[in-house]
Amino acid sequence: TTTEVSQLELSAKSHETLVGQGEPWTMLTHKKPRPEWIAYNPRSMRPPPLRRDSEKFIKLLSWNVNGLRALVKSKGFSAIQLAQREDFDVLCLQETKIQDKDVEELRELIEGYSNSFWTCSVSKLGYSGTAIISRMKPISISYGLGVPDHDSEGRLVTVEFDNFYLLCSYVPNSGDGLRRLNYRVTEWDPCLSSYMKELEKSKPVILTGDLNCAHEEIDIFNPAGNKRSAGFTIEERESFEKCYLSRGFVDTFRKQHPNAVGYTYWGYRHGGRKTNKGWRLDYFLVSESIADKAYDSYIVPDIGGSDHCPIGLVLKL
Amino acid sequence: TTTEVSQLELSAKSHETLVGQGEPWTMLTHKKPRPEWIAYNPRSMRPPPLRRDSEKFIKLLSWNVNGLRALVKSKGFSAIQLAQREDFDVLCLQETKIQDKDVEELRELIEGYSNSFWTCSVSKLGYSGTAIISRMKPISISYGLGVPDHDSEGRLVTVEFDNFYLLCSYVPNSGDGLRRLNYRVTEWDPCLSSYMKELEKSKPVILTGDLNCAHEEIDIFNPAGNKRSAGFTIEERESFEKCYLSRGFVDTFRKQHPNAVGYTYWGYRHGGRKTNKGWRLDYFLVSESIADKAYDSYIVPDIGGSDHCPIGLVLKL
DNA sequence: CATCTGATG
DNA sequence: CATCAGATG
Repeated sequence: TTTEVSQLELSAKSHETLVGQGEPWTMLTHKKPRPEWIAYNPRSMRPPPLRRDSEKFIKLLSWNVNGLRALVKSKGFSAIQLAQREDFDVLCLQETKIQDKDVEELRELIEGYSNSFWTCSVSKLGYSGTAIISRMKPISISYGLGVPDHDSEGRLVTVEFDNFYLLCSYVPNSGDGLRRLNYRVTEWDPCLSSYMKELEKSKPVILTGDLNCAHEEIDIFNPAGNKRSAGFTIEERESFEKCYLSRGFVDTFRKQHPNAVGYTYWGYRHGGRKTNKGWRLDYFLVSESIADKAYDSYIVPDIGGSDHCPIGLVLKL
Repeated sequence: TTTEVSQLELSAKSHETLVGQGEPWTMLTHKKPRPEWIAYNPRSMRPPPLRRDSEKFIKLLSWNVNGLRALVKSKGFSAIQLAQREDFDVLCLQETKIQDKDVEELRELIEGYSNSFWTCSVSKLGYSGTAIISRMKPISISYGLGVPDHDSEGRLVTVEFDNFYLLCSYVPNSGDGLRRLNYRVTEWDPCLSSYMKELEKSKPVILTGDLNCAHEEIDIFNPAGNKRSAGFTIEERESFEKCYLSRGFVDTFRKQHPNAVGYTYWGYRHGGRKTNKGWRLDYFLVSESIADKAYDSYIVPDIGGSDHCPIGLVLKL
């Protein structure tokens, strides 16, 4: 697979700087590290791969692509390469930033994944947008929260599979000046949480995506300096706990790696990827009832082309 | 000078396609060529260079740069290389698209040209904008036409030298749907023309810049197809004649080369530069009284980085 | 320091 | 098919 990795790296122009410069995400750069904290290194910290021919499992991938057009056009992104390398069953995308009119030309993004479900912002064009791209045909699909007030920005797609609901969400960013903090913690988080609890009555739920919150100090490079930054305010962190964790949804990465510093986002602004000054903003949150089926919750930090990297979850069924 | 040409070409990324592919501007691609028309080829159709040590002359250059920031930043434009190659005394720029606040950092664009005069659009930021950059200190400088209605878009700089006034102008484009055609032919052209005639009372006048009009059929690749395109409407062509030519200003390039097809603009939209599907939109118009001093009016088609190329005028004094 | 739109050419 | 701005992250 080394060859495939290289191809993927080379095809993502903005990732060029990483090639041949080591693996910055293995550096523990945290500003106030506790002694037990270690850097998350997917090369050494992932369990052995499962085998399609002998084990029943499902592989989910989630990625905030920060603009799917740019990824495909200028960065020569090949979803086929990503599929070959990661061999996922389902790919969840956030911040596609496409419009409804662009969906058709992107629907067949990856050969072999003929089931794709897209939702775009209609209120602000070229903003937000989520998608689920799947090998398997789902039992049902739904878009948004069912609350018109929260459904004009294309922030949620839900598909129902045999054993669980899968939600792909791009949680509203609180924005510069935290102007949308209130909306996010008083409206979006509670509403999504209720929706999940409602679905959970019939089946386990998996929420994935860019939840736009670094939960704890371990989840952000510079906690002290970001106490009033969107994504690390106390309001967002408490909302994250109250709405999701305390209502029985398990952060699979943190459960598997209680002491691992693993980021999924590095701001473009200060070249944070090279120095591993990042945030963990992307998650898989799963119903307690299937938390023990999470065989491997992982981060794929060596894929460029976005300010976020993909995350994965292998469910052993 | 061959080496310098290559350096310049290589430093302008968008020009890469031309390197090593011959010289498309020497192709006579005109859709309805007359038998006497020939392609303008600066390699064979320019008189021998004058020598600074034995002859008194002045060299003017004019270039619509289509965004000076982009030229300098992304395309690695080096004005020093341009100066070394062309050895001009004065450089006139149009469509700088900079703002007043950016002028200071660009003022010293070229070493040795310490006199620079900039005017920017204040009504629409990042739009239009002209500049004159000079070795010699002018006697006086003025900005605009002196008519507030026409002076908010940074379309004119005038400098006074010993023997002439030099005007650098970016004439308003008539726009899609010709929505600004009326303004351009009933307001701008007559007003600029009157201004020139007024100046001419005291000294000969030279107008250069992007005059946004292909005067005759010879000045555009596809005359038939552009009868209602901004820059080749009959209204603009008649206005060009009436306001400038019939009032005694001489198109120096056309005087020197009555039958040469030489373009100064090739739209990005259909890759017109590679196929020499262009327009002649950039001019030196000079008062009749100094028309015989125009030693060489030329086009510099092998300089990239903009949809226009520079033009030059050597005045033998 | 990126993405996007929309205006402009 | 380019430039730019401004919004957004």
